[in-house]
Amino acid sequence: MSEAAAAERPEDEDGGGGGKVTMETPNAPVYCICRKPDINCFMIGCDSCTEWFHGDCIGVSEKAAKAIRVWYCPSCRDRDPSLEIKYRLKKTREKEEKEADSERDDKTDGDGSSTPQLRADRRRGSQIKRSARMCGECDACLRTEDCAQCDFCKDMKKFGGPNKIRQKCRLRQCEVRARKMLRVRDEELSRGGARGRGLSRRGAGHQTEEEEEDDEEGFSESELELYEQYKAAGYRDLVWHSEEEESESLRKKAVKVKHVKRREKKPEKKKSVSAPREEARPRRHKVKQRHRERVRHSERAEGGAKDVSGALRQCLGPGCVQPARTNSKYCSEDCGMKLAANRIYEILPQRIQQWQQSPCVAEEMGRRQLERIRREQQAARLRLTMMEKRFHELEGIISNAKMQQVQQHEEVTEGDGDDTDLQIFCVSCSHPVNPKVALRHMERCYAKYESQTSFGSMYPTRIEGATRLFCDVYNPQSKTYCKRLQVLCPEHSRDPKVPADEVCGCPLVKDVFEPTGEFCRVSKRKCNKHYCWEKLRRAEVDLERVRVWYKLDELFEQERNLRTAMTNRAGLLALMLHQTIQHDPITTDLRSAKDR
DNA sequence: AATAACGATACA
DNA sequence: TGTATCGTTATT
Repeated sequence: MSEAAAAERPEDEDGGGGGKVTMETPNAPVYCICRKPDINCFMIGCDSCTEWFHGDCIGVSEKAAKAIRVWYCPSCRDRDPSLEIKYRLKKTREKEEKEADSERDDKTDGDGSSTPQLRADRRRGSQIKRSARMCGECDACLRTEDCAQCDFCKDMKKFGGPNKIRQKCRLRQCEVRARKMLRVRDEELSRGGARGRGLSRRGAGHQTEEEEEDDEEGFSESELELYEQYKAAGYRDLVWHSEEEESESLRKKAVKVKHVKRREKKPEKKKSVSAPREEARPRRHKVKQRHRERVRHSERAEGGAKDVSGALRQCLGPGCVQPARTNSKYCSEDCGMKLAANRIYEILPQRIQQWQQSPCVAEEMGRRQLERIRREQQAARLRLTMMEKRFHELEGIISNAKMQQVQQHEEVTEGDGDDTDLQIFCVSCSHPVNPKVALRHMERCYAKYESQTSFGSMYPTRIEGATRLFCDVYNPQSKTYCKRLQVLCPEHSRDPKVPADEVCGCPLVKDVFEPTGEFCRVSKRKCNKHYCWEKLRRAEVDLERVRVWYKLDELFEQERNLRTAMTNRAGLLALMLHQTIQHDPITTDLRSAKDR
């Protein structure tokens, strides 16, 4: 029997069976004893003449019809009294009859003889029903198979979709009653070889059934083929590929979970219609959903081996049929590793190929940087050796100078020449001092203040092959090592006491820079002109040495970073995580011409 | 207005 | 209990 569902279409209130003169679809076929079109009310079909009847016209309510298995219209029964209306048996019957009774009471349609009836539409296959959205007669309604290609099909679970749209296959959307937007879309027709004629015309505007000349086949050849393939192979093989297998199954699961969740919510919702939860709903719909999705995801990822329905989850290892361990997607470490390995085997070659398709700009830049760093390192090393040489030279000069003899007269003549009325102020203590002793004073004054502060680091200096650079005296209180130049640290090294007979020994120069080969031969204690000259000259050299070491250190770090970057580039992890996309260089290179 | 999403429900 | 697909609502 083909039972016709009731159709209280919201947009047409006229649900009554009789007296419905309808303006819609003027060319629509007419049915029933009333010879009026189908107006979306409940209809029932005769299993003999196959004609359709309005439930109201022949006094069969929709609910009552449920109990009927075979139904014949009054005229057929008149013609052939042997035709007998048959009812369903079993438990449903009782219930349904009760319902039918109550409905009869409601409708004051007391005629119990016109029991509900149904019919099988033999011409068309008995499954085709009429409903609010199905005329039951058009090609689309007659179609029983999904095309597997339209967006609605792709949304379906059986085609691996997320089941979000939940609409009938576009090719099965009734050409008359389904909402237009759900029917086949024009663009899709012109694409992919789907037949364009009837459908694109249909899209053009208002349609009547007349307009739908029967077009032999709703599917294109390719569609049919695909569908056959799908049926033969089992859609799994057709749609899924090994790499997607996992995500695919997860997607399926997601749907499952969703259903369960909904079901959980249902009773609660029914009980408290105006629960406060409901009020916050509108605007945040999407956000909430996203959130839920995330939660779902994490449930899947971290949750136990059972899915929400309580079933054991299958291990995702390749070919493995064991249940997964709790808190894992796999039954064993081995399966996880196998899947991971498979993934690598599958993805990596492709990524490598992608990678090799274009030259690596970063690599090129890195190489250039590295060259630059090498050059600078070389220069720094050269400078360092030079400074070491200077260092030794200086030590040589100093020891040489020590051997000079003190010359009494020079000391006297020099010391007397200065006038005494001139005064300068100490830079540290700002006391006025005699220029003769100013240098000595300022040096000592500075040392006094300087030694009051510490200048340390947590770590001792470790420079191989370098002598006498940093003071490096450990301060147990602050647990630091002094980082002043050793020769300049008044805090930790006192100027040695000068013996009475020591000569100044400062190399004398002409025009500031030109060494004369002569040495100052004044007694060291009394020479005000070259006070602490060794210290200052040593400091000069040492400071430069330190600078070069710093420079080398910096360059070394740069090199290390660069090398790390270069080694990691296009490594396994990087290739698995990222991919190189070849953009059109003309349209996508946003750098200005000069930057290129 | 079209589209996407989804609760809801009939039915298997 | 799951599937198909409807009508409604949110979003674009």
